[in-house]
Amino acid sequence: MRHAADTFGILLRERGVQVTAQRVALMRAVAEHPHATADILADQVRAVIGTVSRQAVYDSLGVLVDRGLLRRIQPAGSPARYEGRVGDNHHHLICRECGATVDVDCAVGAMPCLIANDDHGYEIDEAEVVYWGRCPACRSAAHP
Amino acid sequence: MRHAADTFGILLRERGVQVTAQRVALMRAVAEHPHATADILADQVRAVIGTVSRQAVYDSLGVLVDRGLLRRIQPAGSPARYEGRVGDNHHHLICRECGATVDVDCAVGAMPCLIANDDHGYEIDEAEVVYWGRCPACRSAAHP
DNA sequence: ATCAAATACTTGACTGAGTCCAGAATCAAG
DNA sequence: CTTGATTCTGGACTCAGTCAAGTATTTGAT
Repeated sequence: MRHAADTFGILLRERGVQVTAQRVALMRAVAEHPHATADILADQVRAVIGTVSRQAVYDSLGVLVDRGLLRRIQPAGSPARYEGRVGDNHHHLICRECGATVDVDCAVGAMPCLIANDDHGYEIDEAEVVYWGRCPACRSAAHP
Repeated sequence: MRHAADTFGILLRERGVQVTAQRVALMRAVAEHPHATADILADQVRAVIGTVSRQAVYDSLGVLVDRGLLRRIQPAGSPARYEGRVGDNHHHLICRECGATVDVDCAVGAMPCLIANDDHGYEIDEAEVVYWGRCPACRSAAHP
């Protein structure tokens, strides 16, 4: 997967983010494990480049999110999760039991995809939608 | 406010929740401070009945949420907040800068008020919507 | 009204997720 | 290859919340 690694390097440079082994490995880890937590990603990165501090992982995730290369989602009752699919304002469908998360396309796509019927004077820039339910696995496990 | 206190007692009993001074005080605190955090509520309760352990606050909030007397909301980057308005699946509008939270009526009203266009086999029971933006105060503070 | 059983509360230690800090290492331009 | 900026490391720390064991309160049956 040499090619993919290069691609990430270019992506980073484009956004003015310094290119380091950790960051490239992180980008790759996110691409391979969408909706993973910082811990899981740290493990993935360690599997590839040996050792990374937790701090470096948080720092890099922070930078990458800031520069719009990653998106952070923070569902209730779960640590933050990260995904590489940015810029299309899609939503998420999360299993109440096991936390399994899948993407759901937004019919609108553009950034506040829903209009509040009373904005209370706020300047709204995003409508975040989370669908809660039970995934197929948990449903069948529930009534055997 | 003797009357309100009685009302809360009756409410609790109706839902099969044991009536204690702490719980009544908690219900009242939530009614008076919608969208408050557990800490703020604990302080409110202490101001009324002297002393409460943090644990009691968390326990009671948990029970009250379970029995449908309160609703817990967990916005990204903030501790959990509680409100007494339950059963109508309204949404929230939160200030990115100061966290100020206001209720927004759900345009549709019914419980999963938005239908995902692909449910991935999930059994969806709720569509949670959070509008993110800047409140009037933070807007005017930003460009003086 | 009383008493036992069920339920709730207190205290204090503990966990998980994330942040802060200061010094060491690494990077990208000149 | 040097330099100044950026990033990484390790360790201490914070914040929000949970666990566990013992004590107190509420409740429902007498």
